[in-house]
Amino acid sequence: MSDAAAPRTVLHVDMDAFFVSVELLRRPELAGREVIVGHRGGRSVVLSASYECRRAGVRSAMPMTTAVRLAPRAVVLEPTMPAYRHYSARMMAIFRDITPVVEQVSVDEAFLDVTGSVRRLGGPLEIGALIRRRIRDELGLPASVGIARNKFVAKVASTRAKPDGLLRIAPEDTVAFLHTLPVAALWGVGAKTGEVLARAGISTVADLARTPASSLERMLGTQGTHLRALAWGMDERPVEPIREEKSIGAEETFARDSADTGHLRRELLRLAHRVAERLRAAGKETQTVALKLRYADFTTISRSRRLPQPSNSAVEIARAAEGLLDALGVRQQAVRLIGIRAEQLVPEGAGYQLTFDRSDGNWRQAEETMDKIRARFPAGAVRPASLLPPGSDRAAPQPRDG
DNA sequence: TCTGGGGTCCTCAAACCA
DNA sequence: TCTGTGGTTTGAGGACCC
Repeated sequence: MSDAAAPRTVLHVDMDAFFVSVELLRRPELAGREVIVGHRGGRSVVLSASYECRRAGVRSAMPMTTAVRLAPRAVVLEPTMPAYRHYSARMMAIFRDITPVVEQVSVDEAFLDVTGSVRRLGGPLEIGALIRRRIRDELGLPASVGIARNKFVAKVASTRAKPDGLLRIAPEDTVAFLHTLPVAALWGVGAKTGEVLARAGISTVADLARTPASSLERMLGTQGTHLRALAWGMDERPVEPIREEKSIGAEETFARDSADTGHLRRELLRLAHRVAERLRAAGKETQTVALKLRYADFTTISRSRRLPQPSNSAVEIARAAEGLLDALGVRQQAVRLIGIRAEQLVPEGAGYQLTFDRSDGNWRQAEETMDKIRARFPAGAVRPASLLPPGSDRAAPQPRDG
C-alpha cells in the first residue's frame, strides 16, 4: 500500500534529440543545421532528428525516404550506438549522484524520486536546474526536466518543457494543466486507442476525465479505468531502480523480401547467436523461444515453443526457432522481417540443479569460448562455419566503418 | 520508395489438470 | 467411467513506448 499522505517529488529527465546532440559534440560545425541520425537508404527509419529538421515535419520513426523528401538538404549521419551508450552511462551516474532512486526508462531518459534529497539539495526546482546544469557542463548535452508529484505528470511536464527547458507542475495545478492537453498526451493512448476515443467524441484529456468510468470501461476495458485515473493526475507507480529484463530478442528487416528457406535458416542461426551471446552476458537462460515473421504485406505472426530445459546456447535456440519455422509449412508470401526472442528468462543454472548432464554442454563450451575470443578481438572475428559467406573457406572479418 | 529494432504489458482462447 | 466445472498455464497477437 502506498502512503497517500506522503507527498512525493518525481523528476523526469529527457534528453533533447539525444542521438543528434551526441553527434554534434563531434561535428560542432553542424549545429543549427538540419541533421538526421539513421541508416541511409534501404528500409530504415529516422532514429533522431534535430529541431531544425522537425520544423520541416521530420519525426523519429518516420521512413528515411519520407524524411529526405521533406528535408532534402538535411545531413544524414549513421548512428554510433557505443557513443550513445557511453553518454547514457555518464548521465545515469550524474542522476545517481543526486538520488539512489533512479529508474532508467531508455537510453536517454530516466525518472528520479528526489523526495529524500530535497533537504540536502534544495527545492525541486533547484534540483532540476542542478541536473540540467551538470549535464550541460559535464557532457555538453541539452536535457529537459519535468517535475511533479508522480511519474506520469513529470513525464508530461518534461515533454512540454522541450527543448532544453524545465517545467514544474505543482500538485494544486495538476488537473488544470492536464486538462489543457490532447488525449494522446496520456500514456497508453496511441493510434488505435485514439481512434476509439475519437469515435466517442473524446479528443482532450478533459473530455476523457469527464466521461463516466463505466463508459470508458465498456470502450477500453481495464485500460479505460487506468486512463481515467491518469486524466485526473493520479498515478501511484513507484520509481523502480531495479528492473529485471523479461525478454531478449533480435530481429532483422531484409533489404529485399526473401522466400528462400535456406536464407531464412541462416538468418535464424545468426540471430540466435546474437540473442544467446546477450543471454550469457546477462547470466540468463531462456525457457521459451519465440519466432517472429513479417510478410511482404506487413502482416506479422509469432510462434513460440517451450524448451525442454532452459538454455543460452545459440545452437539450441536456433534449433527451436527452425522447428517453429518448419511447423508453419508452406509460406504464401515472401518474408520481410525475421526475428527471435528469448522469453521467460531464468538465472543461469537455475533450471537444472538436479540434472547431471546437459544436452547443450558441448555447444555451450564452444560458444563461451567464442564469447571470450570476441571480447579480445574485433567483431566478426569468430563465427560459425555455417554463417560464412557462400563460397568462402575462411572467415573474412569486415570491420565496420567508423 | 512507405512503415526499424529494442522492448513491456494486456487480452483472449485453447490446453491442461484436478 | 463419464461429464461438467473452474483455475492455471501457455501461446498468439495487438497496442504501445522510445
